[in-house]
Amino acid sequence: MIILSKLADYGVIVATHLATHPERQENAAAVAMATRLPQATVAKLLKALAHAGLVTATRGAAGGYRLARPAGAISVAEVVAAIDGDIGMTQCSVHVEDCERTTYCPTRPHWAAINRAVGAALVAVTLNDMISPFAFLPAAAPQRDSAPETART
Amino acid sequence: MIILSKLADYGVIVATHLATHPERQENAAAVAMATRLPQATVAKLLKALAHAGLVTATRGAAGGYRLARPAGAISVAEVVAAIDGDIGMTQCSVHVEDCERTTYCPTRPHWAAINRAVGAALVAVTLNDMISPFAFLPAAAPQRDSAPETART
DNA sequence: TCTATTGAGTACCAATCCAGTCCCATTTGG
DNA sequence: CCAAATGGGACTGGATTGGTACTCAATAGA
Repeated sequence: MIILSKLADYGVIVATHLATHPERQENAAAVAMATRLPQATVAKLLKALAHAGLVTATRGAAGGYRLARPAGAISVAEVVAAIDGDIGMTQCSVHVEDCERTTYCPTRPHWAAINRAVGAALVAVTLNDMISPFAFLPAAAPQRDSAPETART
Repeated sequence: MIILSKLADYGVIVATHLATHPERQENAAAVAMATRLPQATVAKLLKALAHAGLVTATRGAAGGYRLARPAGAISVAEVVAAIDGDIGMTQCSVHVEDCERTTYCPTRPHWAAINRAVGAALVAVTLNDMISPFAFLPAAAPQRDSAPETART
C-alpha cells in the first residue's frame, strides 16, 4: 500500500525544489520544467500550497511563487496536509462523527496514539532536511523495547 | 487524508476481536456478527489474514478461525500488510523500478527514513495493546519544537 | 458413505476517488 | 490596453476500492 498520493508526493518535490532557491521567485511553468512534472499539475499543486500559506504567490505578469518561510521551518507534514488534507490513520481519526462504532470500538484510542507517532515522523522532517544530500536519519519512532524491528520480513 | 483503507481498518477490528478470545475458534459468520461488519467482507478479510499466516483456519463443518500466534506477537503492521500490502510512503518506496526520477530525485533517501519511522509506529503496537482498555501511550516521536501539530486546522 | 457445513479461490460489479486538463476571472507590469 | 501570470472552479477518463456471488475443496457427523 502507498500512503502518499501521487499529488502529495509531487507536492513535496515541488516544495523541495523551491527550497533549493529560496530567494528566487519562479512561476509555475519554470517549476514544472525544473521538476519534470506536468505543467497543469504543478500549477494546481502550487495553488494548494499557496492556499495553505506555505508559499507566497505574486499575481500578475512577472508573478510567481516562493517559500513563505525558511525551508527549515516547513515540515513535510505540512506540505502533505496542504494537498491531501489532514493525516489520520483511520476514518475515525479524522471524521469521528462518521463512525457509528464509537461506543463499543475498543481500538479507537490506540489509533489515536499510532496517529500521533506517524504524524510526528512527518513533522520531524523539514524541507531543509529533504534537500540535504545526506540522508537525515531521524531517531526511529517511539519504540517499545520489546517491539520487533522497523521493517519486518 | 486517510492512511488505512477501510478494509485494513476492518481487518484490525476482526483480528482484535479474535484476540479477545484466543482459545475460541470462530467461523466467519460469528465474527461478522460480533463485529457488526458485513459477513461477506469479514469472510474475505479472514481469508487474507489466513493467507498471511496470522490466523489459522480449520475447514469443514465446525471449522473456523483463530489466531495463529499469541496476540502479543502480532503487530498491527502485520495485519495491515496482510490486507493492503506492504506499507510505503511513496511510490518509489515500494516500487523503486517504477520511478524514472531515481537519478536526480534528491528526496528518495529521506522518504526511506520517514518510511522506517512510520513502519516502526505500526510495528510497535500489538493486538494485545489494542485490546487493552487503557490506551497505550507511546512517547511521541522525536519532535522538532517548531513544527506544528499532527492534526492542524 | 453421504450430506451439511465451512473455508478457499476467483470473478465480477458498482461506486468512489484521483490525477490530470481546461476554462475563465482577476491581477499586474510594461 | 495588452500580455502574462495566478485564483478558483468544473470536468473527465481511468484506476482503485468496497462489497457480493458463485463454485470448488475439505471435514465432521449422521
